[in-house]
Amino acid sequence: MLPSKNSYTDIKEIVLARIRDHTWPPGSIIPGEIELAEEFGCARATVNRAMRELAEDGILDRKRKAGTRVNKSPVRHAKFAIPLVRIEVESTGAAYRYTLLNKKIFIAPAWLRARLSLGDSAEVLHLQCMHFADNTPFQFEDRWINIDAVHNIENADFTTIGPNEWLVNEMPFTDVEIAFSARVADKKLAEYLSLSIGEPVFTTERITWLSGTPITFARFSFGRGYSLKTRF
Amino acid sequence: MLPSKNSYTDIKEIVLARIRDHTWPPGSIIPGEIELAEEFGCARATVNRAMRELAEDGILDRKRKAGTRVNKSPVRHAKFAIPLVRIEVESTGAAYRYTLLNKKIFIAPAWLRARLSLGDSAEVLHLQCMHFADNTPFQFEDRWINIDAVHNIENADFTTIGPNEWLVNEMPFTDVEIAFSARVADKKLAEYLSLSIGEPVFTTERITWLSGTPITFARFSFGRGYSLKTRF
DNA sequence: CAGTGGTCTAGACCACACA
DNA sequence: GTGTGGTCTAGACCACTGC
Repeated sequence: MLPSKNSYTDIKEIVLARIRDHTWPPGSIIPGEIELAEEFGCARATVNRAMRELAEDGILDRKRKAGTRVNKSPVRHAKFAIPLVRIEVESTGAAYRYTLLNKKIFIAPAWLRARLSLGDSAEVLHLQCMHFADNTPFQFEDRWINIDAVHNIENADFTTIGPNEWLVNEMPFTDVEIAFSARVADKKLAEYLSLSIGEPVFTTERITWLSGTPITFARFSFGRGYSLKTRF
Repeated sequence: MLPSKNSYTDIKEIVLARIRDHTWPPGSIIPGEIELAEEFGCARATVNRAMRELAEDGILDRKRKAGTRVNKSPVRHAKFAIPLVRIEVESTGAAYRYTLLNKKIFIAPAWLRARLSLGDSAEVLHLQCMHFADNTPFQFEDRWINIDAVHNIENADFTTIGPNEWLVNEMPFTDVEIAFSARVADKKLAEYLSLSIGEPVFTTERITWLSGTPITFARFSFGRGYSLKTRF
């Protein structure tokens, strides 16, 4: 039994070290919680927390009855903070400014109905707006909101507060899908973001649901040179 | 005391509901763990786990002595899986193929020294390689490895196994910085990825350290139409 | 069915940060 | 100092799942 290695962080370190030095090679099964608790001289709950967190990080794969294995494909998980645009801009020290460009109710186009699994006659509120940092274009927001799912939407005017910020405060959600990609600036986008046509644009798309009901689809196009960073 | 709401997931749901209906508005302090444990009729450890996970998700902000507050800026954290390219390609059902294009040792150029905090005469191994999915270009990898930090690097030949995969298996690391952006395809990149010059390219850059020592800088440029997705 | 991880409890001590 | 969250323990029961 190892002495005085009883914190869950210590156990994580030991386990990681054993994986790195191939004591427990990728794909291999590692001892059960009771056995490890005895070896480390701690309670099973402590081992459990260490192993659970390593599993969350994608290092281990745990299954009841089958035991705990070292993950073969070392999938790392990167965590990105997705803040409000306003917060993001203000955190750089720049002044934030918001402008509503368009606001209109439509019957959802086919591509959107497909994306959100909407019915044929579903109505959506389409919004386009700009977010500026010190008066330089920071982000263009293209948003569709499923009107049936957000019933007091008619009372929101979106002239002073962006749809993202409004929705975050008014509308709960349970599921989010995010996609990152690189797209080309078309004529409109180039105009809005002060780019040349054909320039690359970092784009994120987001769909949110409330327990199965689609709420909104949004595409965010960022100005020149934007990059999304994280560290862990 | 609420009856039969004693699992940590139940508690998370209740807390989220109270935040959504503004029982506990953003920025407000919420009751301590002992009080909540009494209210929910469960142990403090159970409340603790619920609150800890909500704090990890960025919903709550916890401080010893100061208590637990509802986070003002609703920063959501998106978790992205960063798998090996090979796994990523194979998971789509395509056949994976790898090619080494260049391999040469240099004195680190100034921009790289700045990025990795290297000394003036630091040597780096520069590698360029391609990853294919069913013989269509999937990813171009441009990598610099700090030779001093990876001492058995001379024995690796990288003709059959990519540097990413080799490093993951041989070299532990403690810190990673990842950045996503959209870049323009220059002549070489267009050639490698079968693109036109000027096309947008989804790019990720990664720097890894082992307890303060820089290991490697890598830039990954993805083929047309690639997008990184996550759901939570 | 049986073994493994998943969770909960009641109690305890500790560490940090605010007064 | 003192109150809050952070962690650990010893024990218990449950739930999933592979055999």
